[in-house]
Amino acid sequence: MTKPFDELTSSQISKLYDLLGVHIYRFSKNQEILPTIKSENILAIILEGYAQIINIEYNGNEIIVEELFKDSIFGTNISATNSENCQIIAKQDTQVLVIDYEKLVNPSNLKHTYYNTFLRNIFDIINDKFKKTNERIKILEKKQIREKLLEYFEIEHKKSRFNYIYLQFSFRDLADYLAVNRSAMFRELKHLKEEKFIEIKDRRITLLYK
Amino acid sequence: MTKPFDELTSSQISKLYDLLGVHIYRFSKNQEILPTIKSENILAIILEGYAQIINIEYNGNEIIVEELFKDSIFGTNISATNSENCQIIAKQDTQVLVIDYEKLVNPSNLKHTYYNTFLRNIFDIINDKFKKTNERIKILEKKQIREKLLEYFEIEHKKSRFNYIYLQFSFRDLADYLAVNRSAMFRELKHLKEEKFIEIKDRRITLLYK
DNA sequence: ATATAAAAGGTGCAAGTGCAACTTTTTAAT
DNA sequence: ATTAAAAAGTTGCACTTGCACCTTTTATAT
Repeated sequence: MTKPFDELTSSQISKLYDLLGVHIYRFSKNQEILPTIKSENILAIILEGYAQIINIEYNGNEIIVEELFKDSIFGTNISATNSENCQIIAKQDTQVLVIDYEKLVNPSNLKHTYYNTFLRNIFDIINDKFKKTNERIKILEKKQIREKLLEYFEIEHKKSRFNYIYLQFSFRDLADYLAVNRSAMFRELKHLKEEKFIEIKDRRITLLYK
Repeated sequence: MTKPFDELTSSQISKLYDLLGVHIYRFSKNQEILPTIKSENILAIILEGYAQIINIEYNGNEIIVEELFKDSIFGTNISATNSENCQIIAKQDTQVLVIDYEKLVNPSNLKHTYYNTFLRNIFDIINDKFKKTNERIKILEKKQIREKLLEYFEIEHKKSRFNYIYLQFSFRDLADYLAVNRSAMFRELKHLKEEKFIEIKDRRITLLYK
C-alpha cells in the first residue's frame, strides 16, 4: 500500500514541509489529539506512534471507529471524524503532521514534482480507504449474519484467491467489523461448519465450497 | 456542494480538457457504461444524463449501489465500483467525461491555476462522498432498526438543526439506505409514534424529543 | 510456575426482524 | 375520468438475533 512519502527523498520531504507550511505535534500516551488540533479543515498524517478515533454515542458508549498507525492519514473529511462526537486519543507517544487543507490543494508554488508525488500518494491512500469502506458497506448491507459472513469470505477470497482466509484480527473484532453480536456470529459459524461450508482451525477459515 | 468545474470559465475548462487529454463518451438509454470504459484506472464525470451503478450478487440479485447524476464522479477507486460484479447503466442519454488517473495526478504541465482549481474541486467532492459514506456506516453499525432510525435522525438533525426531517426520498428508499426490511421499519416507526418520540406527516418526520 | 485476563466457544430465552401477503392511499399514465 | 402502478401502511408467523451468563482455552504478566 502507498504511504504518504513514498518515492520522496528526505530533502524533498523537508522542502515539501516548507511548501505546505506543516506543523508537527507530539502527543504522549493517552493524550487527546483531536480537540487539540481543532483547525477547520486539515489533513493529518501519523508520523510515529498509534492512536484511536473514538466515537462517543449519545448513551455514553465509546466505540473505536478507526485505528491510526504510522503513515495513516486522517482529517476533517477523510476519516470518520465528525468533530462533535469524536475524540482522537494517542495510545502511545505519537507524532502527528498537520497540513492545512487549503495549502494542500492550493500551495503557493505548484511546479515541484515532489508536491505532485505527494498529492498523488494522498490521493491513492484516500482511494484505498474508500475501497475498504465500500467493501464494509457491502457487508453491512446484508441483513443476516450468515450473508454477512459469506460476503466477507467472498471479498477476502477475491483478494487472495486462496480457498482459506487467515484472520488478521480476533473473532471479537470480526464481530465488530460485521456489526453483529459475537456469540450470534459464533453460532452461525458453527452452523456453517456443521453444513460443511467451512472449516475453522485457529484463525484460519477454509472455504470448502471454493 | 462543490461541482467538478466550479470556479472555472468555459475557456479554462477546454484548456483543462487538453491538459488532461480527456475523452467524452456518449451513451444512449440502457447502454452499458462500465464494461465499455474498461481502462485500468480512471476518474469519470457525468456531464449530462443519469446512470446507475448496479451490483450483481452471486445469487443474481441486482442492487443499485449508487446513482450518478450530472456532476457526479465515479471511478475505479472512488465509487462502489469493483469491476467484476459491477455494471454502470445509462438510464437516460448520458455524456461521460473520462480522465486517465495517471494524467490527473501527473499532468504534463502543472503551473496552471485552472488545473489546481479542478483538482481541488475533485478533492472536495471525494471528501464529501467520504463523509456521506461514513455517516451511513455509523447507521449500519447499529444492530437494531430503532437505533438505526435514531442515528439517522441524529445525523439529519445535526445538519439542519430543525427538529424535523424532510425525507428527500421514499420510505422504501429509506429502508434500503438503513439496510432493513421495509415493513419492519414501518413497524418500528409506528412504535416510535406511539411512544411520542416522533410524528409523521407525509415525508416530514418531527422529532418530539428535540 | 502460577495467577490473571482475554479470547474462544457455547446455550437458553426473550425480543427483534425478515418475509409474505395483504389493504389503503397516492401518483402517474392514457 | 379511469386505470394501472407504485408507495404507504399493517399484521401474523417463523426464524434470527442480541443479550446475559456460562465454560474452556489461550495468551500475558509476575
